Amino acid sequence: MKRDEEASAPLGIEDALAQLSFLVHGVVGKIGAEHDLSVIQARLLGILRDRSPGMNELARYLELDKSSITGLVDRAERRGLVRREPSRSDGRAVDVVITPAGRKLVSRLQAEFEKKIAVLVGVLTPAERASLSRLASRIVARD
Amino acid sequence: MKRDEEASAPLGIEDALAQLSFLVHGVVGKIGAEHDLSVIQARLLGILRDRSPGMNELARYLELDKSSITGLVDRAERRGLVRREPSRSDGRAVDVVITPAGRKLVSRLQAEFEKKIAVLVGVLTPAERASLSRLASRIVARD
DNA sequence: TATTGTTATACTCTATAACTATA
DNA sequence: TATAGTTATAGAGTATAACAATA
Repeated sequence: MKRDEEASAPLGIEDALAQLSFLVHGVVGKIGAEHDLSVIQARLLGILRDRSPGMNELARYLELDKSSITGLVDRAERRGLVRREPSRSDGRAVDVVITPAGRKLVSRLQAEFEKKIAVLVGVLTPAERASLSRLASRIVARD
Repeated sequence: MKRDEEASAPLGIEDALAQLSFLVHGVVGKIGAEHDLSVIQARLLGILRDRSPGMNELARYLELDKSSITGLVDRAERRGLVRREPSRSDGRAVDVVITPAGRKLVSRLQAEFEKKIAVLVGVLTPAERASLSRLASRIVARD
């Protein structure tokens, strides 16, 4: 949450992670914005890349109320990025499916994200990048 | 942006950083929510902890339009967390100053954040935590 | 003229509560 | 009764454009 002392005193791990988190989040936000997508819309597409969940399941993935998902999917659907398909096993439910246009867009976002992250971690040596990758993976794995 | 393969294949550095970023961002969000604060409001207080910037400067820190800052500060001011002070050097400008109540709240948030992050990085050894901290610091330092 | 900040407006995101339809 | 999803409503967060006041 601080912003000075970059080069001076080493950051505590909380500050280091907080700043890194906002930085990466900002990258997602900027890339999304270039395609008129919010972070949450980008995350939605990212999830639908390899899944076709129902609204409720989507709410659990995104940790949002299901009523929020309605609008989220509405707006994505209006743009032709996803579509609702009636579930065949449950008459109440729908499956949310990514469209070809949605898939194309999310691939593009992914590629741009990788490129920007590559620049950011370019200050590290390959060994350091591998190390960072492993450490970060271990932290998220316990979730 | 993926979510499976945690234990299986090692994550690419982009996925590892993306997941870590959302995780940390989520921690800030949850702690904030416990105090009826959004992430952006928490960040605002964090910035004001050691600064009393004008609206424009605040817009640069938060990378938002200045018109968005007006509402942000309005809501924080309504809750007694910050206050506007007319600048003495520039008749058009105001300084945004954190109040004692705001300072108290942000200290609490910081403490809770540190505690939760400590739990998250508890899967690492002290040496690994130091390593992660240094690597993350170097990435954010170049910003 | 340029800059600081606010206002008006419109849209996205979000939660809560009440509802419909199916299980 | 319980679950899947939507609707109505209200409020926060955001940007754009137009504005006021000061530099």
